[in-house]
Amino acid sequence: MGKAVTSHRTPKPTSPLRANSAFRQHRELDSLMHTLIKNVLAATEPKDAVTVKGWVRTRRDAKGFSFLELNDGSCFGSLQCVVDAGTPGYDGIAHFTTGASAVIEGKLVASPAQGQKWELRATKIELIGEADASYPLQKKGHTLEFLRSIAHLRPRSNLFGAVFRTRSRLALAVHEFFQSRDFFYVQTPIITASDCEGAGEMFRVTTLMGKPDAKSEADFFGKPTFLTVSGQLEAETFACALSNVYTFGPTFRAENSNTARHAAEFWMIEPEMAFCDLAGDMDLGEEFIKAMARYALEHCAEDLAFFSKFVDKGLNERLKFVVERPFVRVPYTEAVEILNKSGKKFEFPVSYGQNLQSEHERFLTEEHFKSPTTVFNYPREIKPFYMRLNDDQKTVTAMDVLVPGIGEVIGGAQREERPAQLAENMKFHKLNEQDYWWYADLRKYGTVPHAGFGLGFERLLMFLTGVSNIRDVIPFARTPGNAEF
RNA sequence: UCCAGAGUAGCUCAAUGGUAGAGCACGCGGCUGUUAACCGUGUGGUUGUAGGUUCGAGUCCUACCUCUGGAGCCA
Repeated sequence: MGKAVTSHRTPKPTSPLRANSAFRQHRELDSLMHTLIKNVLAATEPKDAVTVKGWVRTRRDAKGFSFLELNDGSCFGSLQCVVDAGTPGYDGIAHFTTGASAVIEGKLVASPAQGQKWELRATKIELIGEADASYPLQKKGHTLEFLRSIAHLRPRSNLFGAVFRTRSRLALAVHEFFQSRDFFYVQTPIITASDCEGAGEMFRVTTLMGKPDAKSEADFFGKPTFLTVSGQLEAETFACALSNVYTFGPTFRAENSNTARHAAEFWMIEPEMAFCDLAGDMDLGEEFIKAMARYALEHCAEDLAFFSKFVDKGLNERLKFVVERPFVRVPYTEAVEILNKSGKKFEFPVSYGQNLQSEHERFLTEEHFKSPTTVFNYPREIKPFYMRLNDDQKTVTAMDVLVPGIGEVIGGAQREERPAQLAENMKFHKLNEQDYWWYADLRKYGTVPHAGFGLGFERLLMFLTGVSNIRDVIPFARTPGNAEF
C-alpha cells in the first residue's frame, strides 16, 4: 500500500457540459496524480510520463516482457501496457492477474501493432491489491444470470461498465432536459402515508417490529406509513406553485412481479406541468424520449457501439429512427378497432373496456405502426381517479407511450382539475375523499388544468441500450426474493 | 401468483438406466509484439435439496428450492 493509493482527489471534470465551468478548479493538480485511461487513450501525441491506475483485465507473457491490459472504467477501452523484464516491479509480474489492481508508470507511445493506437511502455509497475485465484470474472463471455450472482463485481465487465456509464450520463441528461425547459426539480418524500392512487402493493415502514399487537397510533409517525409508489400527487402540489416541476427518485412496489421489466425498487421520472393539457403532455413525453435517444447517440457513442455489436444489432438504427420520426398517436378506441380488424389471432380477445394486453401493445408498436406509439383517451373504468373525465363522459385523458421491445415506458394524464368532478371520480372509484383532502384543496384554491406523466428510468435505459432485463440496468436489483447486495 | 423450460467442476456445456467428460478458468512447463494469445501437462464433482422405483439413477417418478422465458400487476 502506501503511495500507490493516496491520490483520491477529484480528477478534472470531463463532462462536455461542464467543460468551462467552475468545476474545473482541480485541473492543475491533475499532473501530480494519475491520469484516467479515458484521457490517455484520447491523446493526440506521445507523452513522456504517464501514471495510470486500474484493474488488470488480462496479462499475456512473452519471453522477456509482458502485456498488461489495464482498465479503470473511465471509458470502455483498456490501455495496453508493455512491461519489459527488468522494469521495477517486474519480479512480481505473476501477481498481476486478471482482477488485480495496479499502478503503472510509463511512456505513452504509438503502438507498433494492430489493435490499439496507443500503448504504455512501463517504467515502473506496482501492485496495489492482488486478485485471488478464485476471481470469477474471466476473459471469456459470461451469462447475464451468472453476472447477476456477482453483482459486486459485474461493473468490471465490459457490458456492465458500459451500462452504468450510460446510466450515469442519462441521469444527467434527464436533469438537463427539464432544467433547460424551466422545470424545477422537486424531491418528493420516500416515506408516505397516502396510499396514493392504488398504484400497487406498498412496503410498510414501521418501528413496531416484534409488536404485532401495537396500534398504528403508537408507530413512529402516528399512522401507517409506506415507501412511496409515486411522487405524482406531491408533484402536483408543486406544479400548482412553480408551474413546471419534475421528480427523479426511487420508487417502490411490493408486487410479486417476476418479469424482465419489473423491479421492487426502481427510479421514476415524473414531470408535472400547470396550464397544460393532454396534447401538451404527449408532446413532452415524445420530446423527452427523443431527447434521451439523441443524447445517448451523442454522448455514449462508444458504449452504444458495444451494445449494437453484442446486445442488440438493430440498436443504432432504432435510436436514429426514434430521433427522426414522429411517434404515432392513436386514441384507445381506434387502437381497439385496429386490433380487431388486424385478423391476427391473440391469446386474449380484444374488446372495448379492457386493458390492452402485452401482446396487443406489442402488435401495435412492433408490427402495425412499427414505431413508438402513444395511445390516449382510455375508458375511465380502467384508469385511476385523478385522470380528467372527457366530455364523452366515458373516457379519461390518459396516455401511455409504448415502445417496441419494452412496451409501456410512459404512463400519464391530464389531471382532473374540476373540484366537483374530482369528488365524483373518487366516488366512482370508491375512494375516501377524506384521505385526499390536501389533494382536493389544490382544486379548491386556484385550480388550473395540469398534466404530467411517470416514466421508468430503467425501462428507458433498456430501450436505449438494448439490454432486455431490468435487473441488468440497475446497479443492485431488488426483485421478489432477491436483495443480496 | 399462473404456464412452460432448465439446474452436472469456479464458468459454459456433454454424457441409450450400466466406470461422470470436454473447453475455458486456475497450477506447472514451453513458445511467441501479444491482444478471448498459443502448445503440453496437472488439479478440480455429495450431478439443486429430500424422498421413491430399480440389481444399478446425472438419466425414470413425487415434493420442494432456485433460475430463465411467457402471462398478470405496472413504470
